[in-house]
Amino acid sequence: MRYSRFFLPTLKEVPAEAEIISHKLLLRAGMIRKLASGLYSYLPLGLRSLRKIEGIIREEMNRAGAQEVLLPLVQPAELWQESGRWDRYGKELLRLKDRHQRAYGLGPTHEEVITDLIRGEVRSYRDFPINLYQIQTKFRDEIRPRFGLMRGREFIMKDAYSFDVDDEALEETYQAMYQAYCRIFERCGLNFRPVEADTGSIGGHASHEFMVLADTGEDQIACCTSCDYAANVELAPVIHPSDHPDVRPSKPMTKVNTPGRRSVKEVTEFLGISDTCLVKTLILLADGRPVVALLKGNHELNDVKLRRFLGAEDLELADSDTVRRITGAPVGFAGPVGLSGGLKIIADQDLFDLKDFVTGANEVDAHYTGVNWGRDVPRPEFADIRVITEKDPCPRCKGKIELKRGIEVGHIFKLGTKYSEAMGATFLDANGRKRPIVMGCYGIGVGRTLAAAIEQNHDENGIIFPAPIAPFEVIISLVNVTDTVMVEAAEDIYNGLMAQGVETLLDDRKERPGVKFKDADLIGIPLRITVGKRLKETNEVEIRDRATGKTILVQRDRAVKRASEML
RNA sequence: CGGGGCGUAGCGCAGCCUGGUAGCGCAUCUGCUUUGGGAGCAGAGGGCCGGAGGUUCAAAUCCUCUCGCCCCGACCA
Repeated sequence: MRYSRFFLPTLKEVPAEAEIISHKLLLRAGMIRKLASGLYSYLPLGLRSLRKIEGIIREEMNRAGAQEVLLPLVQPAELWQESGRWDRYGKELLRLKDRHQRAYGLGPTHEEVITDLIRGEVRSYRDFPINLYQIQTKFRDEIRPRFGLMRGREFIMKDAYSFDVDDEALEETYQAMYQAYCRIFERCGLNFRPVEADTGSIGGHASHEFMVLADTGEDQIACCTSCDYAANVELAPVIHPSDHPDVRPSKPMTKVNTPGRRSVKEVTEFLGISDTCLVKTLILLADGRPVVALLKGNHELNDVKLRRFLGAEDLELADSDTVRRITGAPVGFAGPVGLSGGLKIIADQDLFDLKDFVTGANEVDAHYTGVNWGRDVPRPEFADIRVITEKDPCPRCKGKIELKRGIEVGHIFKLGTKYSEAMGATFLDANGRKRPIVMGCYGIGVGRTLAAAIEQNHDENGIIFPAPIAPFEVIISLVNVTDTVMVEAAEDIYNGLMAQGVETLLDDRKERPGVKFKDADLIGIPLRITVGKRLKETNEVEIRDRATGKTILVQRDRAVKRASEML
């Protein structure tokens, strides 16, 4: 490709809308442009990279025994009503009506469609396993799209769905996909980690996320430094020490005046106590019903754990009116003492051994000190409902836990029979008995993978593409387009590389060398061949490695060979 | 949806408080010079100051409403 004819609008300045590095560089490198919030156009350079990633995904999916299909984006509401998700999926599902007033959803995911397809075609246990995937534009009406390709509303996703006869067979498929995912992200040049994960609204009973490690990641993961345990913090269990300290009360319960002190920090500083002696009281709504969660002042509520414990679909912090109605006090002074008996109260397990603690008094500007279970407050239900910290031991080996941030580029689930049962997708087993198909599903965010790769591979000059996903493998910087000797040499090398199947961009623009070098660095092509003054002096050209900056000089005739070897 | 911020030339911004000729840098176009890390000089073009309403002799500037975008929270690839 000749740069002079290639649609590649690079930006010298950073667009104000971009916050994180991948978003800035995707815009500056002329790979994407925004149409509206969460909606992006892929320009030729960006699309080339996306196609590379898709190519890797296709190879690995096919190798793992999956077959490519392409399913409709527009999906009839009836299918979603069958699975029950028409009501439960929420506003991320964009709903629309056709001219006959029939309701549809714009596919955010395709469990319903694929299950419908399979139930119509498959009858016998002999037909399994089946594993189908597609690479397609999804639409999710995200509450808050952000960070460019990281969280768009319209985005390209690879989604695969597997169908097996039983859990054992699913386990085998699941492992094959797990391995395929590892290979895909390795081949994309990513530093990633598979972690145990929550199943969220997709449902099912086991799941792993593939996290690209990056400070800008939206997820937090807990990794053990000793064993290979790694999990999304949403899931990571906290091990409660099993020793039994003295929990007999040593202080009387006393009401103290705490004018205007609402937050943990304000109250503990005012009373001169540690935040580990304070019990904070959160009022939440679980599927609309109020519940109370109690935690140590230094701990954070893990809403996924609490939601699971309660078996609730939906969990949110209560609004201030609800808090006032339940506690009789404004936000900041809630406590378990004297709350009405009917209210569900769950305390974090770490509070089990706590004595003589401090809590809100359910009245303005007042807290209790010396509060004790049994004597002052009925013992509530205890459960692990907090977020793991780096002070907690590894739940598997008791080793040290490190918290890291990650970008979720892939997510695999064992769905089990959730969809097949709801939608009547069954087969006849060897004994002629009707059984529900056992399913799995497996997603990769293609655009997000590209963004994640840039988050991990860049410097102050721009992107440093891992070669397998680079939009071009080589860029030839022709320093002076008016010098016929240089032009001829550059053309020769260009034709030579193209003949070898090396994807090459020939920078034949009438620009000064500095501009060409800056653009070459910005768009991150792994190898740059500079055809310039050395050609005139010693008949040499330079080959420069974008990642290391290392430059070698080679004779003009050997440039094609050397460059091919270096890729 | 709640909280915060921003809409002025293709991009980055100033001007707004204190109303009175719409400005700067980059980019674009023309000419000359330059040609190994985002050139120099000279000239040119480009704006319903997000939109609607209001106040005023006069609005980018003040007021009201609205739309869009970005950031923080709940969602997820």
